[in-house]
Formats: sequence, C-alpha cells, structure tokens
Amino acid sequence: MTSRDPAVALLEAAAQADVPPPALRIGEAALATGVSERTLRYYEELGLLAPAGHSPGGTRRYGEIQLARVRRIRELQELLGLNLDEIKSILSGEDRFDALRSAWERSEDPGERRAIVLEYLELARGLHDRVAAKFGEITRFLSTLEGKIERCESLLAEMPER
Amino acid sequence: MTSRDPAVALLEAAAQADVPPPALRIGEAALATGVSERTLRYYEELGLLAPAGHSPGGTRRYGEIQLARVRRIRELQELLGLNLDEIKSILSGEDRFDALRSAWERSEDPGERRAIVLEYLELARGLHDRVAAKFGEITRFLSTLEGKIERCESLLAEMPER
DNA sequence: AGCGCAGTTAACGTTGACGTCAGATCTGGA
DNA sequence: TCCAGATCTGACGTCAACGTTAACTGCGCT
Repeated sequence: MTSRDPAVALLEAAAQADVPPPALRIGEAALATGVSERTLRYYEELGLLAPAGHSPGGTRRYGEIQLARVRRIRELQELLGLNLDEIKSILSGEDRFDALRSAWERSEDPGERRAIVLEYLELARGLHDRVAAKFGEITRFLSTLEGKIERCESLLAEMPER
Repeated sequence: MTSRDPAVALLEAAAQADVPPPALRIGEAALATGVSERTLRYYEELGLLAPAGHSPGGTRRYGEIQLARVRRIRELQELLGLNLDEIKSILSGEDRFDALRSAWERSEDPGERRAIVLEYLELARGLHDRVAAKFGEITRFLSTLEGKIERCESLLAEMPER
C-alpha cells in the first residue's frame, strides 16, 4: 500500500492532522469528483461553483466544501434531470439560507431572517413537490416492471421444453 | 359543450361506436401526446415510432398504440433520463417480446421462444436494476429534503418575532 | 373546381453541456 | 536555477434532440 488516490490522501492527511485543508488543484478535484477539469471551469463560468481560493500565481484551489457542491450539482442534474440554470437558482437559495445560519448570532434584522427562511421554505417545498411526483412515477414504473418480470418468470417456468 | 380536443373526441367516438380507430393525423397526434410534430417525425426517422399507416396521398396516420408508444418514450426519457438510443433498444426488445406473445399459437420453435423470453427477461432485469438504484437515491434525497423542511418549520415556529 | 389549411420532404439553425486545442504561465522537485 | 508537467485563458468543435424555414402537395368542404 504505497499511494492511492492522491487527492483523497491529501484530504485524509489534513483531517488526521489538525491543519487547514490543503486545497486541491483542479486536476485532483476533478479526479475526486469524477468530472472533468473543463466541467469545473464551466461551472465556475456559470456562477455555480467558485474555488476555495487561488494560489499566488492564479491556479484554482478546491476544498471539501467545493467537492460536496460538485457532487450536489451532479445529483440534481442526473437524479432529477434539472438543467444548470435551475440548479443555479436552487443552490443560490440554499446558499442564502446557509449564510443566514452561519451568521445567525449577529441578528441583522429579525424580519429579514424570517423572510429568508420563508423564501428557502418555499424553494424547498417546490423542490419537494417535484421530487415527490417523480418518486410516485418511479414507484409505479417499478411495480409494473416487477409485475412484468414476475409474469415472465412464471411463463418461463411453465415452459420447460428443452 | 360544443367542441373540445378534436383528437380525443375522435378516439372517444371510435371507442363508443365499434368502428376501427379513425387514425389521427400528425397534428392531432402531437396535440394528444404533448410533443411537437417535428418530434414525431424525428422519432420516426430514428426508427423509434412508425405511424399506423398513411393516407393514399402519403400523410401519416396514428392510432392509440402509437400515442401510447410516444408516452412511453417520454416516460423513459424524462423519468429515467435515458437517451433515444437506449430507448430504441429497450423498445425493440419489448417489441420482439410482444410479437412473440401475439403470435404465440403458431409455435415457430419452442427453443427460440424460450430464447426470446430470456432475452426480454435480461433486458427487463437490467432496466429494473437501474430504476431500483434510482429509486433508492430518490428516496434518500426525498427524506433528507423532508428533514430539512421540518427543521426549517420548527425553526420558524420558535421565531414568532413580528 | 377551387380555396385554404394541414401535411410532406429537405435542409439548415439552435441550445445546453461540455470536449479539444493552442499558446502562454505557474508549480514543485532535483 | 531549471525543467517537466499541471494549469491558465480563449477560442472553436461536437453531439443529441429537436426548432425553423422553404417550397411543394394533399385534404376536405363548398
């Protein structure tokens, strides 16, 4: 056991030591998330994903937060079939909500906090409804498919010719 | 109640009377399925969908079977995220199986029948596995989303400031 | 028999989500 | 310090799944 995935190894090392996360370069981040470097730059271009920072020379650095965000994007894209525009609005809604949570202490304005929570709730409920509908359809699809398979198997059982 | 959807009205009339289905023209079929005429011609071009027949002059005619096929295509496309190539192979597999069922009597060759059933079973099981995986992921997605919503609601309840 | 709308083929255009390439620049180890 | 390999910006290419337009033809009704 010499070297495995270098990106993962870096993150593990950072987790074991108590050091600030080492920030992956774009190639490592691409490897760790399974997308291409082009895709990471494209997401940045669309305003979907910003690197954690840059090296003095200007090369991008990514941390675990960004990796999770990429995985989230792919989930919304591949699992729910959303396009990058819809994903952008969803993520920006979640971002506003998360920013509120993290800056909860210094109460900017209780009314505005309430408004942000309500906005996020609306977003989340809209998403929930869409996903729930999809869930129902997939459930029906799956059960009829299982019905077909079972009928097919019993048909095969009553056909032991050769 | 004078006139509603003409395509649906035609099919209903055919169902009420005991007359052969009147075969819709492409505009009516597009209306009934919610896709464009171009899409119907495109599916035909790809070998996904053939009209029920043609008028003497050459205009396409569609019946309920074709409409159901279009809806099936859209289901595989939008619900499961398959591309038209994958859909084509799935549909052609189902077609061979259905052809076998309808021509069950004149036993072509019991060995071949068995082979066709086995082939379809493999196809259906492969599809089942993919859909089951998607089902699991959607289930997880939905439950974490519901968790977020609930925490958000309780947070809102403990915040009755204004 | 004519009129107007719907349909036909053939072709090129569009859009989203990247892929690919060129030429310049940065990075980290020997 | 030097160099190979990784990364940068910008630009053009690609592919699926249609959209759009043009020029022509069929359909049904009066």
